[in-house]
Amino acid sequence: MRPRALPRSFYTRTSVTDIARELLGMVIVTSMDGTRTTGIITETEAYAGVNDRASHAHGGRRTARTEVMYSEGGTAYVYLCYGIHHLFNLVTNEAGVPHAVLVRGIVPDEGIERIMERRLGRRTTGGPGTAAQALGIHVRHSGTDLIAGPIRIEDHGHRVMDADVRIGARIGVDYAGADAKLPYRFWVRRPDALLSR
DNA sequence: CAGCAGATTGACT
DNA sequence: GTCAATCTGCTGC
Repeated sequence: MRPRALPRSFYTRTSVTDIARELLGMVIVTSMDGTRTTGIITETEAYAGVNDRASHAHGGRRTARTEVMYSEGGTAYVYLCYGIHHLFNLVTNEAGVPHAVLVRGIVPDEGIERIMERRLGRRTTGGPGTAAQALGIHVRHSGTDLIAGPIRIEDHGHRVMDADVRIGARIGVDYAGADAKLPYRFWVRRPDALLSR
C-alpha cells in the first residue's frame, strides 16, 4: 500500500492504551540533516497522565521538561533519562490531558547505513534509548509536531494481529506501586517478521 | 545548595 | 552479576 501519514485524529483520541497497541507496526520516519531514516514500531508503553503514578505528569505535575506532555495529541515528547538516553514519546489526547506513549523498540527499515553510524555499529532493538538514537531523535525535538515536523508516523501497511501481540507490565517503574503492574506495555512477539512482506 | 534516584545502556568481573 | 556514564527534578538542610 501507499504510505499514509497518521492524521491528528489518531492521536487526539482518549484511550492511550488503544493508541499504544495500534502503533505496533506503524513506521517512524525522521528527516534530519538531509537523511531519511525509518523504523517499524515493535514495542510501546502507555502512560496515562495525572492518575498514573508511573507518569511524569502524575498529580498534574508540570516542569519545564514535562510541559510538552500537556500539548495537543500529535506532539513529540523527548526527555533525557539518566542524563544520557533520549527517550521518544508521542503525546496523545486533547491539549491539557498529559497522556503519552513511549516507543521502546523498533526494527530499522530505511537508511540502515545512517542508523548504523548513529549506533556505532551496534544493534538497535535493545530498548527505548537505542530506538531513539537509531532514528536521530534528540531532546531538541521535544515539542515538535508529529504531523508536519521532522519526526512523523506513517502507516506502511504492516499489520500486527492480536495473536502476535504480548501485553504486560511496564519496565522500570517499580516506584509506581500498584500502577507498576498495569498491563500498559505492548510488544510484537516476532519483530523480524514485520520486515518480510 | 548537596544528595539522591530515575520510563537506561554497555562494558566488565 | 556489578558499575559508571551524567541531566532533571525532588527532598532536605
